[in-house]
Amino acid sequence: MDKLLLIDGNSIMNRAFYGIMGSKMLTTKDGKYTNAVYGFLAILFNIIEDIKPQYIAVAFDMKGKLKRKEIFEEYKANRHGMPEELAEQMPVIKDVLRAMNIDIIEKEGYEGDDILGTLAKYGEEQDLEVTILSGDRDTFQLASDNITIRIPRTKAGKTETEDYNRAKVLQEYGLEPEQLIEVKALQGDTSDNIPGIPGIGPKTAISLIQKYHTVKELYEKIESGEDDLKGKQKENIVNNKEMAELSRVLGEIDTKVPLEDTLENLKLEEWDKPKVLEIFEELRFNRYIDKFGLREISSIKTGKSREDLEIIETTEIPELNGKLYYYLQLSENEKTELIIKKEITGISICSENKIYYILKHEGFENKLKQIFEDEKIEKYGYDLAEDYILLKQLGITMKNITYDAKVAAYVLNPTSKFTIDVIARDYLEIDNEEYLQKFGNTPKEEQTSLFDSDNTNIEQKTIEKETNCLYAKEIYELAQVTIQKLKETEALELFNKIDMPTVEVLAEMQWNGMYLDLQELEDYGQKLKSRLEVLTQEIYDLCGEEFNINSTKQLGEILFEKLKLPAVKKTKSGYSTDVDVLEKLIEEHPVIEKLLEYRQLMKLNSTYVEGLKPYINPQTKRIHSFFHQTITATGRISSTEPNLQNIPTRFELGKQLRKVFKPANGSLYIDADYSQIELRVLAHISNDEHMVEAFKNGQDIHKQAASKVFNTPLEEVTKEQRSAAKAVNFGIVYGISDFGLAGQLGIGRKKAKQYIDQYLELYSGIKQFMTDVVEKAKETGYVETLFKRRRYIQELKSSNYMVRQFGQRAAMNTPIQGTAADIMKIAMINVLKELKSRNLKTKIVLQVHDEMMLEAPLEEVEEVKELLKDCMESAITLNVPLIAEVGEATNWYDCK
DNA sequence: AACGTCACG
DNA sequence: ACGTACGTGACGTTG
Repeated sequence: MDKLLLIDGNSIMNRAFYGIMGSKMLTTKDGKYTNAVYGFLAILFNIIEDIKPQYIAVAFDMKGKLKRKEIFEEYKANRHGMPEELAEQMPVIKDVLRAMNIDIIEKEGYEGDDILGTLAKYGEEQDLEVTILSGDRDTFQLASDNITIRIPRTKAGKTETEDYNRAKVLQEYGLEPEQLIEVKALQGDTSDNIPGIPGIGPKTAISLIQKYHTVKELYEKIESGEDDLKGKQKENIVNNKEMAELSRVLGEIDTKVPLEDTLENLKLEEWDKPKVLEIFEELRFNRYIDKFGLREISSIKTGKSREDLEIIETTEIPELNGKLYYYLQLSENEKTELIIKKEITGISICSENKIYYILKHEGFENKLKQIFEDEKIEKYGYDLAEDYILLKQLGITMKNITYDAKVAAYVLNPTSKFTIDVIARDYLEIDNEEYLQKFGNTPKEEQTSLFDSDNTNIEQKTIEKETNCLYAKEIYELAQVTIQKLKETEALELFNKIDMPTVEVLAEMQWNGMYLDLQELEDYGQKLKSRLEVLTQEIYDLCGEEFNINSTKQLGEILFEKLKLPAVKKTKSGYSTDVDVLEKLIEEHPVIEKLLEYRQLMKLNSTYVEGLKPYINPQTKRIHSFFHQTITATGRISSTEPNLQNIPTRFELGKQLRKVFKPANGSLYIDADYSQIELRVLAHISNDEHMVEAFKNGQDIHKQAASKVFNTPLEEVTKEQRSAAKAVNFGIVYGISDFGLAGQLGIGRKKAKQYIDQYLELYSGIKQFMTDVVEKAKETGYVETLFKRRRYIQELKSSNYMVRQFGQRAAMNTPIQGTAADIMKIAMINVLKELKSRNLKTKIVLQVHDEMMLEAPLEEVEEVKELLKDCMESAITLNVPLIAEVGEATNWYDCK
């Protein structure tokens, strides 16, 4: 028996769109979303393979007035259009389907369901076995012995499918498929705005139809008095007869849509392969290009496939002509004293269009030293901060760091990803995976030591060689392409003067590390642990049972079910038990304050005592965190393994931890932080007269804001007013919203809005800046810092209100946070430059966004303090003063 | 792997 | 009717 496959285009696109959302937001290179198209095709290929139909069609809803609307104006009135990110993919999937010669069927006035229904019945008449693929359970009414509805079903993250034919519907609902129309007539459908009968939900509707078979019969029985209904329910049913009848019409799928299509049209045909390929390439669906062997056409047509590299295996460094384009070959090494647990096992060098591959050999390190320490040779590579450390571990100090492909790609678009494969795809339009497939097909997961024969070993080595050489070649190519792009976006100076010099600063910081007194850390941890034991017992006693206090689920059950405390806030998966909630409950039960203390101590012990210990290098007794330069959307630095940028300071107990961070013997910490840098930046870029004036006069900026917002003379501003105004200032920097401010201050939303309006009224320059920046961002798609660092904000185009709002706040915040970050980078670069040129021994050890810490030998302290303050304050000249406050101490805690 | 929570600027 | 302040990273629990 031949088979007909019918697909509900809109419903499957919708599913695909939300299905592949968070995990990987696929986009083309100009930022268009492709996730729904990708997912739709995955589902399509799957079901074709499974069912092997001879005939196929995809139905779509069509814009324009629906027939159902003529009957009932309110039909689907509650639907808002699909999100823009999905809507823009609809024409794309249709193009793909056309190229595959799959029939697309749309009919004005009808919905996809009606088309599916009509074709399904038609197919059944033609003796076909029909499968309908839809995400919508409403289509179950179409099921019969020959018509099966297949719906996707997400189960534990995996998508499975379920088939509903007549038997299955009967089993599940105890009703014939057609009777589901009757059920819907009674129950209605909120998502389509079908009214139904008030007070009747799915359960009642099904049991009524099981008893009375149809709506018509139900009312006949009521009229003839043969029903056994009573009370409010009967009243509702009797009073809403018209509604039920209307709903029945609305809910029934029309199986008599006038369609011209014949079976012949629906026949599964050959694809227009070049066309499909063209679209897949545009969408970067390499997986599918591979899967259907479109590759050959691909290479011939586009010429984008890479020629085989000509690799020269040697032990000699080639002629470099002042520029080293290189990629290091690395292997894991678990030696505990290493700061990065890898070693260099070779190097690939691209020079004059040839690739040289040099494996480690006698005298290798000396050769590395010669080229990397040579000031006259410009270094071009990928992730030079890592290379810097790896070379340091061999006693080599890299000089003349000129170009880092990772950093270049970050400057071009900070919200992208920066593996070398992704960068090559984005800027060279080359698929590395495809190229490397030629040299062997052993994806890493499939390798097992059992099969580690000589053959696979040779293959492994070939792949390693080809990969490393490919990367060296691509670094050369990327340098040309990305530098050109940087010029085009006016960001080359930012790259050359700020971000590239920062590479060395951050690598130095990682190399230098922060010393910790392990004994003091242990003592501190011991105090926490013994107090935690007491608290744990007290909490068990107060709750009357033992449970896992760290489990929000268990804690929520104890607090809000067992102890019946009022639940103020919910999360996706249950009760919220965060600090805000607990603080509101503090009067309600004595266990709450114990919990708050427990939480605090638990955090300190697990993250900061136990968490830090493993990172202390046994050789240096220091922590050598990574400082990443290509993570944040705004240009800030981030720190990991461990994060040294979030060591406690707000509460005294946590702050004590800072005492264990100490400079080496005979040194002091010199620590400086910018005062109000973000507000100063805001004053500068908005050029608001009042704020500029306040900073110029050295006024207390929050106090001034309070005086304005509360219309109070400066001298009479109270502490409370000042702190409220401070929150408003913060809000301004974050991209103000009344809701957010209200939440922060614990006041009403109207009040918050009043504060904001008053503030923006008086600081009119800031108001102007906020509107301008958002407007310009909407127009151009990006915002930029004073130094032309760009962030693209796609969210502004979203059809989702919340997403759009977020985009606006990000547009307001990024120039402020980002400019401050740029300034800090400049300051750090200048500090390092000064330290070097004056031959000082002082080391830079930490940066925390607006704070910088140096470790200075006693004899250099005075000079370094001045140097640091100068470098920070003169990093750039704004139209307000830039102030850095400097402190010194024998541990981090005392640097206040 | 995702979520809730909490540490920082 | 909806439901959030901006930018990060780490830990413990749970599915």
